[in-house]
Amino acid sequence: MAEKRFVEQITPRDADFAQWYTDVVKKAELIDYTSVKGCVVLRPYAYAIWEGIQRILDGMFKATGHENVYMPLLIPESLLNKEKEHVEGFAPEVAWVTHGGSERLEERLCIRPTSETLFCEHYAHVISSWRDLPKLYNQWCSVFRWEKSTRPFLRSREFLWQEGHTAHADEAGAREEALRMLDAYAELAERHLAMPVLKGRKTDAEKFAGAVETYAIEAMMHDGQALQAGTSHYLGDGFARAFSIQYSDAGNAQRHVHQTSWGVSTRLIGGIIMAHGDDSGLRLPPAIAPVQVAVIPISPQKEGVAQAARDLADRLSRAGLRVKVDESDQSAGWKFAEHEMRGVPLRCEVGPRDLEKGVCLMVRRDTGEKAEVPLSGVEGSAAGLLAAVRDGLYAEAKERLESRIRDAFHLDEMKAIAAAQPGFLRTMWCGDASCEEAVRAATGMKSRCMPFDQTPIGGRCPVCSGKADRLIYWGLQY
RNA sequence: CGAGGUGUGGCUCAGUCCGGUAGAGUACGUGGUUUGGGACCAUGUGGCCGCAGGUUCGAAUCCUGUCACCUCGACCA
Repeated sequence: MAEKRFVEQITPRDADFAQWYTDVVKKAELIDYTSVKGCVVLRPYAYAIWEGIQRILDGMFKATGHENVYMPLLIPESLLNKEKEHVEGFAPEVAWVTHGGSERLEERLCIRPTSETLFCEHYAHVISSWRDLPKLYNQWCSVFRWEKSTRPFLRSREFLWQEGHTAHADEAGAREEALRMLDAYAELAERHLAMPVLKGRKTDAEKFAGAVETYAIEAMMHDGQALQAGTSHYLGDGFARAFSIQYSDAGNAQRHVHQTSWGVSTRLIGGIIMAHGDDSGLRLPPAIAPVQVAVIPISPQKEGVAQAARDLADRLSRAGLRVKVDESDQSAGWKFAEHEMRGVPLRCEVGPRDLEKGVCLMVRRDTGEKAEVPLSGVEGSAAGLLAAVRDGLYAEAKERLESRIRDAFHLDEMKAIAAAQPGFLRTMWCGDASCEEAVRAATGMKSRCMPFDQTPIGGRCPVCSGKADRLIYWGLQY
């Protein structure tokens, strides 16, 4: 394995994780701050990563029969107020439009914090028969929440996301949909983003405002803190009753629909940074890397080198890879560091020595491993190495996730472990909200999820010592 | 939102205590030599000192407010 170097402008990750994160976000040219708190510029490189995520997810949505739509930005207060739990959950963080020009509005309008109410109003208009169901809609948009403390990608006031909203004839159909989309998110995270996740159900305290069930995927960052990377909700028929979304079934009886909603946001980019990044900067999973292979001509002024690099890049492009030839007049070493900082998964060096031998030098971003590969089969070699980078990133993250899951049986033990090294704590739980709150008060950890794999570890509730029939994960969260 | 810290060319910072011509490194432009892990020589450009008020003959420096970022808490995707 090659010697690891770190970029001096980046704070070492283990010295100060928060500062390291900020350094990477800025040096890799992902964002720029603006004069409005919590509103950042997504620069071309960050937006390209988001486009990569969109491309994958949108394909999954279309493959499962979903259609894209667009809802308005503004929601009248009366509409937001229709579902009681929902409005109570979001009211503290909505921004209001109160004036049109200089005139005060009769009714103030909120900037969408999420669009359940808009979808519901529309569904009430367009659903009348069982033949209209299911309705499987998604929208790509931004939403706005007046957050108090903000961090790029992890918690901003305005952020980009997708929100799926579906209406089904019955509970079974809706519940199945909520779990199907959770699985889609898990596949995105694990396979494409190389980010292993825990899948499970949220407690009542952590549920989405207005949901019957909230499911989530939870990822583990490099500092041991948890990141909720995606959520999917079974909404029951509560919204349908509040908004009168009814249809006639095959026997001509009036029924309310059952609904779901689900979303992932640009927070995923924060997750990618914190799950995979190292002291040299980003390490991007190949599936969403804007540039998968950086081709670097060595001694480009020497006969044939520059042209060979261009030809090589052409061949890789034609093979379907995203390739960039760096023909800038920087030194080779500078280019190496630059592309490492930006997380390019594979570097391809082409110099006079290589050309004599009919090879090029491939260097993996995840391990730094170098391999000479023959130019004749370079397309296959590059594709294979990219797959290896994805697998390498995944294995590393998986190992960390698993090593950071610890079992505990008493509150004191939870406190001690949480203070020593953050991670996921796995315990049994009686199901009582007061015990959940006691854990938070004592350790700072919130419940993350009750995993679908409920193989019990035994014991009683770590707080009240009562009978505990379920397994639950706890963790510090972003 | 509470406590603490930091804002000075694009970036990292010195100068602030004790008011008196805005500095360094790096980056950037130009010419040249270089290029297998952040090259070198020469010569240039670039600063409303975060922003807004105030004190003063005079403010980067003192006072007030405000905004942004960092840390620790409280609240949340």
